Amino acid sequence: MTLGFFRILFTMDERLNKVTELHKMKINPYPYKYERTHTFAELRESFEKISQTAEIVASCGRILAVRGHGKTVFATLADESSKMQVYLRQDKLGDRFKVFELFDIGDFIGVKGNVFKTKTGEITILVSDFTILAKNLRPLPEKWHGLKDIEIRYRKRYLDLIANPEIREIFKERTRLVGLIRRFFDDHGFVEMETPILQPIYGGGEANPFKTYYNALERDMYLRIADELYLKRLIVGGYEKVYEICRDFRNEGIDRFHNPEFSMIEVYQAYTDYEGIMDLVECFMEYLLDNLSDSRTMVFCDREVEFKRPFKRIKYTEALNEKLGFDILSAKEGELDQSCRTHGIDYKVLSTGAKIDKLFGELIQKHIIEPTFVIDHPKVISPLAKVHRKDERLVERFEFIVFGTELANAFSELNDPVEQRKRFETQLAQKQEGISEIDEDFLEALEYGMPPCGGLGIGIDRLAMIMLNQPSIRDVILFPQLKKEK
RNA sequence: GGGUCGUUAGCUCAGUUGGCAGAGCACCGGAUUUUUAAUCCGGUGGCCACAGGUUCGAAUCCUGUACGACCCA
Repeated sequence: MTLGFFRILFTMDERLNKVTELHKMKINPYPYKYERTHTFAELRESFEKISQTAEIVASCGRILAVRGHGKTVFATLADESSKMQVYLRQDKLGDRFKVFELFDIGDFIGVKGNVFKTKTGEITILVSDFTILAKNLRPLPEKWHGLKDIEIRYRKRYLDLIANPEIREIFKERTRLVGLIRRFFDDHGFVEMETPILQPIYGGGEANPFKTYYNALERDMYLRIADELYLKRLIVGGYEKVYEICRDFRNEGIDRFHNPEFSMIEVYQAYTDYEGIMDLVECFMEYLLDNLSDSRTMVFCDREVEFKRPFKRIKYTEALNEKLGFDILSAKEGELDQSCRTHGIDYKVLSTGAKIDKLFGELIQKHIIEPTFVIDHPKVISPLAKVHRKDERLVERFEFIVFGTELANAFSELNDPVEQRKRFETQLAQKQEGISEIDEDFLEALEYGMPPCGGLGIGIDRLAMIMLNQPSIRDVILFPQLKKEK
């Protein structure tokens, strides 16, 4: 980092000198606003009309390239919408022409002039007036190869966005996706709610929390790992269809599929069960594909799948039993340990449930490519789900899996407060992740009565990864967490 | 946590068997009135990620550390 320091200082020195020159000429290098008549995209769209009426346009953007020819200059500008060539002539601008020498690649400028086509056919602004809008002091990444260093791209995302405009599109697509998600649930009669991010007791998932301290209340607080327990309180309160698009925080490792802060949508609907939620997820996926894609197929990491209702359903325990050759529900601890050993899973620190889920991930989930509902999980790994109506060792739960990745998780929600207390106690006794103390207020809410309810959680970052065909979660999160530099 | 790979100029990258540190773009100076990766002439810029070691001599070989990527856990 210190290597190029003096080089940068030299460039900055040159440019700071230009700032001084501008000040001497009574030109503010950082003025307050610019009245734009057209974006560059608008100029392209309405070129015929504008060039016929000889209208003077005012546009602005960042200088990306400068091609000087003595008494003329061509420059390429970029705004958010597009690029545009501008053409400056000394015979048109007179003394002001030399002011452009104080401008550099990376500066924001405003230009006024007529729009015309050069002899090579490029739409160009013939500049009659120009002004600095913000002076750049540091050299931009290289114009042709862009910025490739993935570490700089993540650490200094603004440079990535400047140098690689296609990256800007990915994040706009992500925003469009989130908008569609919101619209889908709004259109289906759900109400968007906001529940606490800072929680005195965390819960609703299996994860370690980030802990903080609230001075005024003199107590520890946690950043939420899920908002399940709060949205269920709203169902108790009488809402029947609610959702929240939420940022959750899990104090765990970072990899291709995990960022410690991530986005979820959680959805709760009264008077339905997990079958009803499966229907909802099928509709939801079709809606997204119909609005984001040309077909109901999806390509991710060179594999293509088709989304066709009804999605495939496989039973969690049946699939796992078949692979393992024994019944996990009646298996002895030793059998599970042996299987973990066989498949390279470090089982020593894991609870029974965690062992089962690791085995499932390794033997089943990662091989599921087609859109699939894995249903009816063991009770031991699902403390918030209702017991299966036909088998008390199971719960009514599904995970929606595509390309080996869990996109959604849903239950017939447990609403029996006595049963829920037992599950929490078991969870605590087994020292499972996701609970440090029993949330008495939540249990009290259930004691007032929560109607039958289906609940759903969808990982928005992973959904974005898959829908936008990006190989890493960092490619759909603007500022992913990285270790400290140095 | 383990394994593999990477880190050389602001950016993108070369660097042969261990023998003076290179190119393109950017930057600086000059020329240039339709260029568009403009062109032409000249120039500045590097503690080769960091710390040790081997060697007459290390960007290059060895060990460790940091950061990153991928794979595994």
